[in-house]
Amino acid sequence: MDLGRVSRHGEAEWWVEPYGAMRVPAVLYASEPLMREMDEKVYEQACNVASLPGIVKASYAMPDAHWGYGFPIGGVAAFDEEEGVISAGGVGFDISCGVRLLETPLTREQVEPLKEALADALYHEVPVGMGSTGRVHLDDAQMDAMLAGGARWAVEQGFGTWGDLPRIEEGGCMAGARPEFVSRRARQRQADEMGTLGSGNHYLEVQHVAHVEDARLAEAYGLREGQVVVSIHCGSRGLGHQIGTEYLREMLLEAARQGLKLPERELACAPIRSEVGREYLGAMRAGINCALANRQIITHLVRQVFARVAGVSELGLLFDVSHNTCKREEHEVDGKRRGLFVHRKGATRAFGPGHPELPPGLREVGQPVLIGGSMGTASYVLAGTEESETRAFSSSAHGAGRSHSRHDALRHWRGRDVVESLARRGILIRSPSMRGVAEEAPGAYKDVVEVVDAAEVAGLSHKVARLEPLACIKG
DNA sequence: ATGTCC
Repeated sequence: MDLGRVSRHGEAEWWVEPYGAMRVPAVLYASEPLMREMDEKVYEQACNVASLPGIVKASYAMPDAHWGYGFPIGGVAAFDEEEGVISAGGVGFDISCGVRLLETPLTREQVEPLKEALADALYHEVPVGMGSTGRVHLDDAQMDAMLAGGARWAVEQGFGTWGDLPRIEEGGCMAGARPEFVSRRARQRQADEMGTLGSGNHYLEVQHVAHVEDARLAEAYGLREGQVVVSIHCGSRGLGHQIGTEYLREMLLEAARQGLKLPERELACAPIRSEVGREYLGAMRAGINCALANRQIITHLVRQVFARVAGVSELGLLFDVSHNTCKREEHEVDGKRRGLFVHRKGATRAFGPGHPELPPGLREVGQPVLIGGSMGTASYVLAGTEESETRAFSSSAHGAGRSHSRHDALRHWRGRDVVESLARRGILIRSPSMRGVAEEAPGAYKDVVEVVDAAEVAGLSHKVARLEPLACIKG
């Protein structure tokens, strides 16, 4: 990106003052090297978002931002609940794609001899890859219950424990879901896909805590150096995608009816108070519950594998964050509390200490912010801080962020080579798709350390621990 | 992200 187009407002904060149709500034959080590398498309898309009706304060991009559909991935935008809009492209197609972190009582030394067996068993038990189906099959009534209940429904069905629920955003159940606005086709696509990982950047990874960055917070989170943890990254599979596709079309029609001027059709949106807006909100919330239930079922499968292979089943849930959402939240804007609909697309909510929505045990210290690295590289646990509330409506980065397109990655890397080079470093990869592995080559992503450092310097969240991979099940 | 174009 040409830094001549932005003005610097801090070590890791860059502004585009409103011009043309922009109603508010665009604010990009990144270090100077990340800014130089960042796609010009992020600049354009963040500015486009800034022109949408009812946007409040600014259109934001996180340090891992890259080119997305309409909104950048790594984009945050909040809209006034009376005059604002909601956008399917602003949430993303994989509704509530997210990450959860499970903590085992095992050390790296204990797991090393079991690594192959764990990788094989996880790969066998957790369905992965495009179009994969699982052992859970839902009829229409069960689908309604799942879409309304989320992870709470999954626990009722015997997946995981009641103690998991407070460690999930929304207590594991997104309120206001309206299953009746989820189409027959979306339901059909999901009927056999519960408890499956999917493909693309989704993964299930066995990791160890390589370094504690903040001893007090690590202790509060139950993390210690050498400990083995498990990360689960997946979303709402076919259902979320179908909801996104259908409502995008509806929003194009609605925007035309309302006479909204869109910078491009990918920014299709509808007034939050319109019928289409309310229906999407209900369907999207049902999509959130689908993703929460999905991660809850996979958690159960992971615990079963660990019980069988390693003799331990007490894998506590640190936290579950969603990356692709639009949520009604109250934030202070110019000294006033306002109800806002906050779109986070490839961005993590990062509530600081004292936030009433955090459960006991986390409320005192701030919310865990889980940042998944690329395959074979580090992941990070960070924490929301008091400062986070003053940055992008309490948001942070969500991952390393792509630096090369999938197409580009296929020309640069071969899946088999990637698997072999990681194996030489002791990192096991299990995947049905060598093409997928090539697309996900570590080199196709930004350096997660740079992203996390930028998040810290920008005041988005605070580093707690670095995780390094041992084995990765890749979709 | 996605039954990788109903």
